[in-house]
Amino acid sequence: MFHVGDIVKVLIPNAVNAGYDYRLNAAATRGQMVRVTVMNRAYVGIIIGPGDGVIDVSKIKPVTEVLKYSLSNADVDWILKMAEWTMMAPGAVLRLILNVPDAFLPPRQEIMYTMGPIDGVRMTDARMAVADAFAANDNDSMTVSDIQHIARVSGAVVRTMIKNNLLVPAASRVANPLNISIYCDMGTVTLNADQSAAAAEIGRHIDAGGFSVHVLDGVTGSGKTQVYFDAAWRAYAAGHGVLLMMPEIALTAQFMDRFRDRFGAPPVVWHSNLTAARRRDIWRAVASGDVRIVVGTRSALFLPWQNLGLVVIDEEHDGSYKQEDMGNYHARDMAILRAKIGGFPVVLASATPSAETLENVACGRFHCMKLTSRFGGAQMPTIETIDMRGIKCQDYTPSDAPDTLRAGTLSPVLCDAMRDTLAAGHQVMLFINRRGFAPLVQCRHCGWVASCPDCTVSMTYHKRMGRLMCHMCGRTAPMTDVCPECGLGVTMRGAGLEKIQEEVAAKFPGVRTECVSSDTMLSRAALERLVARMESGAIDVVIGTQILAKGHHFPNLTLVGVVDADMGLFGTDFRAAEHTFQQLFQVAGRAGRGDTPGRVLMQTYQPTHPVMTAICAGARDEFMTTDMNARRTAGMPPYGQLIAIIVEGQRESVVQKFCSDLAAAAPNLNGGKIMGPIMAGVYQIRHWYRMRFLISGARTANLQPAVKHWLAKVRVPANVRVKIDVNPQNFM
DNA sequence: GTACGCAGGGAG
DNA sequence: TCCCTGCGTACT
Repeated sequence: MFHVGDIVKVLIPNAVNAGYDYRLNAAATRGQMVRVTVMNRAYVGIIIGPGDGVIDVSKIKPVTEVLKYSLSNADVDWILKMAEWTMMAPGAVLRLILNVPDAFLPPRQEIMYTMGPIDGVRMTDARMAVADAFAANDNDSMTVSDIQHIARVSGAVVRTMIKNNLLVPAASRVANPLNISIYCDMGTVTLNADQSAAAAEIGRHIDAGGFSVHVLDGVTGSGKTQVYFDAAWRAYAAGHGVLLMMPEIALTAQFMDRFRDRFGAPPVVWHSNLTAARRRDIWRAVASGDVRIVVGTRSALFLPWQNLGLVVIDEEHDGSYKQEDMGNYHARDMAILRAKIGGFPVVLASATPSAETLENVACGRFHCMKLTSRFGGAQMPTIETIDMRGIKCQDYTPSDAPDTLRAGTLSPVLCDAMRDTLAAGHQVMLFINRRGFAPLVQCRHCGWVASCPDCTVSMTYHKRMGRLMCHMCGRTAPMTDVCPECGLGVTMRGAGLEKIQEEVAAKFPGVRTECVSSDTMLSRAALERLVARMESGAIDVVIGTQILAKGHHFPNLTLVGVVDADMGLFGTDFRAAEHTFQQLFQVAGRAGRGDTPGRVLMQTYQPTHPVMTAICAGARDEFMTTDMNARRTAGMPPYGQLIAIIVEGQRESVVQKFCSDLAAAAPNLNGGKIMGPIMAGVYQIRHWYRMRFLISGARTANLQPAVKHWLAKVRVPANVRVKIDVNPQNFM
C-alpha cells in the first residue's frame, strides 16, 4: 500500500520503458492503474513498486489520477518476469494488457424517457401506443429502443415525440451493457472412468491451491473438453477467474454449444476480430471481476484478470500460440509462468502433445493423464500412404480452357477411393496446405521466375483473383502469359488449393466442391456457414488448407486425402517432423466421426519416412521418442534452448555493417554458442534486408542476461530493427 | 514509442 | 532564408 506523497515507480505501456517515478496524490496499491503524463502526453500506467530515488526530486511529476482498476501483485511480478524471459521491454509487455482504447472513458450512457404532458398535442394511433406502453409499465422510464419494441412503433415516431416534448428525458443508464451470465453446472454430462479420474485429479489441485500442470492426452472424441469443463466449474465455483484458451480457429459454434449445454449460458468470447466497443466492455467486465470465465485466443491471457485461478490451453501443441510480431512470446509458456507466480493449476489438452510438454511429463514436472476410450465407440480411421514414386497422375482438361491439358496431382488410388466414397453418398475432404492455384510461375525457355519485387520469394498465382500474389507481404501483380525477359510462354509449376479444385471438378463432373482457406474464409461467420453446408450435405468434396484441420466434426465425412503429405518435411526446422506428424494426425482425425469408420490416404514421395510409418501405425509415442532422442543428441529444444536475433533494415550495407560489429563484439557465452550472422531464410521482406544470429545453450543456461549485455555493447543504427526471439518456432 | 532539437542540403 | 529530412536524445 502506498500513501499520499509517496514516490512510486509507474510502468507505461510503451516499448522502451521500464518505469518512471511519480508522486502519489492519493493512496494506491502495487498494480493499481494510474494516469500520468510523459512529455506532456497522457498515459495510463501501473504502479510497479516504490520509486528508486535515482532521479532528482524536482523533476518528479504528480500522478494525474488514481484509477479504480488494478492488476494483482502476481500480475505485476508476471509482467516483469515475462519481460526478462522474452527480452521484451516491461512496457511492451504491459502494452499487451493495456492496449484497449477508451477502456478508461466513462461508459457510454443512453437516455431514458418518460411521457410528458399530452395536452394540446394531436395524439395519433402510434403516439397512443407509446402512451399505452408506458401505462402498462407503471410509467417507468424507457430507452428509445425499448419504446420502439414495446409500443411497436418506428424510430421516427419516437424521435418526433421527443422533439415535441411528448417524451421527456428522465434518467440515463449504461448503454449496451455486457450481458453478465451466471453459470451453473447443468449436470448434463456423465464422465466415463478415464474422465472422472482425470477430473478428480485436477479438482484436487484446484481445491488445494498451488501451482501444477496437468496434461490431458487423448485423441479427438476422447472427452478432454468435458474434463476441463469440470475443472473450470470447480475453479469458477470457488470464486476464481478461469481462462479457456484455444487456437483462433477452434472457437467454433459447436464449442459454444457444448459450453452452453454444460453451464447454462454462452461464454464470453475474446479474439482478435471483436469490435472496439465489445473489447472495451469485456476488458472492463474482467477488470471489475464481473466476468470470470472467458473463452479466448492467446491475447485473452492479457486481460486484466482478477483472482485468476485456472488456465486451460486446448490444442497445447498448436503453433498459433506463438506470437511472432509485436514481441515474441509463447502463450502456453507465459500462461504456465503466470500460474507458477499466481500459484494455481494449468491444464494442457492435446491429442499430440508437443515435445516440450512430453519432456516436462518425463521429468515429472507435469502430471499426465491419458484418455483412452473414444466417445460413443467411434473408431480411429485407417491411415495409409500412397507411394507417389513412379506414379503417373492422370491429366485433366480444365473446363474454362478445354483445349489445354493440365498435369494431374491426384493419384489413381486416391481418385478411386473418392469415387467409391461419393458413390456411397459420403463426403470427402482433400487437404493441401498451399493457397492459390500454383506456387511458381516460370518461363519455360529462359528460366525467369515471377517473384516479389520486395521480398525474396516467388509469387503464387491466384486464379480466382486473376493475379499473382506474394504470401510474404500480400503484394499482388498482374498475371502474365509471356515471360517479361524473353517474351516466350510461361508455365505454372506446383499445385495449390484452386488447382486441386479445378482437377476435382474436371475429373468428377457434377460433384459439388468448396475451397476453404484464409482467402475464402474471411470471417468466423463464413466458416460457420461452411460447417452448416457440410452438415446439410450441400458439399460433396471440401478442399482446404490447415484451416480445415481443426475442430470441425462432420459425421458424413469418411475419406480424407492428403494431397502432399511431405510438404512440411522440407526445410531446416528441427521441429519439421514433429509439426508434420501433429498436422497429419489432426487431419486424419477428421475422418469417420460418425458410425462409419474413416479412411485416410496420404500421397507421399517418402513412404518410408518415420513420420509416415508412425502415422500409419498409430505409433505416436515411439515416433516422438525417436524424434526427441535425436534432439537430445543435437542439444536442441526441449533439451537445449535457442534465442534468435533477427536484424532488419532497409539499407543492406547498414544491416551488414551492424551484423559484423555485433559478431565482433560476440562474448564467450558460458554454456552457449553463437551462430551467424547468416542471411535469413527469406532475405528480404517488404524490401527490408534480414540477417539472423542463433544462440544455443544448455536448457539450464541463463542466456538472456548475457545476450542483453552483448547487444548493449553495440549501438543500433537508425533504420535498423533488432528483434529477439527467445525459443523461436520460426526459422525464416 | 514519440516529441523535439539539431545539422545538412536543396529550392527559391 | 526557409523548409524538409535524417539522426540522436530524452522522457520521471
